[in-house]
Amino acid sequence: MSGISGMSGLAIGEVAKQAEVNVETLRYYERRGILPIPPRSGTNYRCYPETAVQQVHFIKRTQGLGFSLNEIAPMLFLRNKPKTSRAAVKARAEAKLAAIEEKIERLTEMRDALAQVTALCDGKGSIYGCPILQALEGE
Amino acid sequence: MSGISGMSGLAIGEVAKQAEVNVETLRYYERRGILPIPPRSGTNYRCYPETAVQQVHFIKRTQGLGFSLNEIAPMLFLRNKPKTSRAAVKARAEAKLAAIEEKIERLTEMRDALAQVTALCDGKGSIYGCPILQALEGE
DNA sequence: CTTGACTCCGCACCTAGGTACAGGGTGTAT
DNA sequence: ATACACCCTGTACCTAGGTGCGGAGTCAAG
Repeated sequence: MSGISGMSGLAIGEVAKQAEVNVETLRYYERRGILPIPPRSGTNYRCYPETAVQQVHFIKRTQGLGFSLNEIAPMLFLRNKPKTSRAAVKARAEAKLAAIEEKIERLTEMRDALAQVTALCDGKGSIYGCPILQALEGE
Repeated sequence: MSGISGMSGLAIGEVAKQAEVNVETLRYYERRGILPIPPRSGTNYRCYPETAVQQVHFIKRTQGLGFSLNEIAPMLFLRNKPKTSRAAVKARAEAKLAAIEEKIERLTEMRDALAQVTALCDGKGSIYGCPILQALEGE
């Protein structure tokens, strides 16, 4: 059985399996306040509602879009506050989008600088006078 | 005075100031094997050669190109091995270049996915039925 | 009734790159 | 001679996102 004796709901292992995460990860999310605290059985087992699996999927997918757990926590919280507007959600998404674009830009700069340095060297000869190392050493 | 009593060379604070890093960072680099171990004065003070400042600059600049300290250590080591070829240096730089490009690509994918999700929402109305959240919840 | 799988809690550990003390010794200027 | 800045060591702490372990309790099947 996947349930918990004398109680409806999913055991932590079951949630972990369905959501494809480690059991420890679920407990970690709970500590971090990312997952709502589930009720407990008479023997103190966590008793998750079916929706928990969806929530973990939400977290993982949102993480996959570059959000940190600290950013995800308030988004989950938002979901349960009926007064929240869609504009608030959209604003967060757009802010993150901008952050990702900035990250891309910084990496692109890095790439260009590194490509420039790499192009200096024909790959022949000893390390003395290697133009790559000289470029890294110089001002 | 910036020197160390009765000995030539720079004190750690002087190196830190010139290289614009924290004193602790220099000791940390030493522990990590990133900086060569400097000789000590009679009173056990580290006595850096002038080149130390250049080396820290090298580290910082290389870090700025996306290399981790673990990647930088062997590059510094390489510099002192005359038999090393420029090809070896160039190969490392090119491998890193490829890694950076892959990172950019992954971020670009993330950006596109997030942009797509964000575009679903006109930012009007309550959070119920918010298309962004739905997209994150759904399969 | 025992065995094996599952759960609980708390704490330690991991990578990466440092930062911050505490408690001592040293160097120099006044 | 005394104050103040600097140096030493060792250890703990920080962010981020977890993983792993030990000892104890629980559950279901045989």
